[in-house]
Amino acid sequence: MSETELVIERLEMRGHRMTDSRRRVLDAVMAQAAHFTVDDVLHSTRNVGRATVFRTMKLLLDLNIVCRVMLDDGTLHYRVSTRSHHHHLVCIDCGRVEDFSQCDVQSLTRDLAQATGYEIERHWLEVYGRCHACRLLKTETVAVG
Amino acid sequence: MSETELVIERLEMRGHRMTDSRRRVLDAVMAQAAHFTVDDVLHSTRNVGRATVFRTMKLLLDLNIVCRVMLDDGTLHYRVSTRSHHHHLVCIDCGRVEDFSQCDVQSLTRDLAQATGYEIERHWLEVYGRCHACRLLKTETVAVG
DNA sequence: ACATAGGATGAGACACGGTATCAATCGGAG
DNA sequence: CTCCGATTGATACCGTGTCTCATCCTATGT
Repeated sequence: MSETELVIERLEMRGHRMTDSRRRVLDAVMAQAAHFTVDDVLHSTRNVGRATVFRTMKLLLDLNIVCRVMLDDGTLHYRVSTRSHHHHLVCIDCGRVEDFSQCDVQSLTRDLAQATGYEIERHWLEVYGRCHACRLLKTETVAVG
Repeated sequence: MSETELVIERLEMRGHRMTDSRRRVLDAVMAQAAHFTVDDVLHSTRNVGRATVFRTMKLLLDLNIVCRVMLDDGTLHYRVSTRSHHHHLVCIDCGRVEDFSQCDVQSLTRDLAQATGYEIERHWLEVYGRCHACRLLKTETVAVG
């Protein structure tokens, strides 16, 4: 059973209907290499309306089949992801994204709750840096130039 | 010397000119109570173009005189802030925002760097919860209803 | 197999936050 | 006071996303 079919099952369990357009969007999303925009999906689907692509992306977000990554420049991109709670480590040079879920924010939130009287529900963390490959490239350039 | 004048000094030190429009935007920003949108500033300034307000906000962001808060609904708001590196604790009921800078993300980023080979530059963390007042309100409502 | 209810679609208008353009204007250094 | 370059405001434009609405299609019950 393909990834797409698994997703279709989950959608059906939620009472959503399976249509040609939805299937096409799903296929396009699953075929995306790294992170992508709705526009990328639009360009790789034929005969699917813009609104439908947006609607389907929203569904996929709700089902945690897809998540949003905030890139260095502040733009939001999408990304296929199965894990529910996780964060992103984004390379500010090549745009590559790693997921990670070990977040010691737990202790931080505990302290925060105590200090502020807030009941903490969730958090959103994005980390920016330079991946190994880009670091190598950079030092090379510096050495040569 | 007022807050606004201090900001003006910082702008001048950076080589920016002081114009009537800028002063009006600055005054409006400094007069904002909590977090606000560019539209809020627009409505509380007279005879200042939309583009100029956006341009000035960008300047203030660069100077860390203002920061951006992502609210629960995903919209970005602005907020006057003097501290440079800090995070936000946002109440999902009343929208109130607390700043905090104790972030033990340091140890997390160290671990991450080691595990992934990334050179980590910065991070962005927003925490969501319910403030003390809103928690009280909620339990009251539950008790009564 | 067929009818049917209501979910889903697509085209296009709209909303919203922000940027680009460009002629006109203004600030401030000399 | 002059002059250059920074700044302005009007406006067009862009990207991302939502709303509307007539039409279509899916799944379900018979």
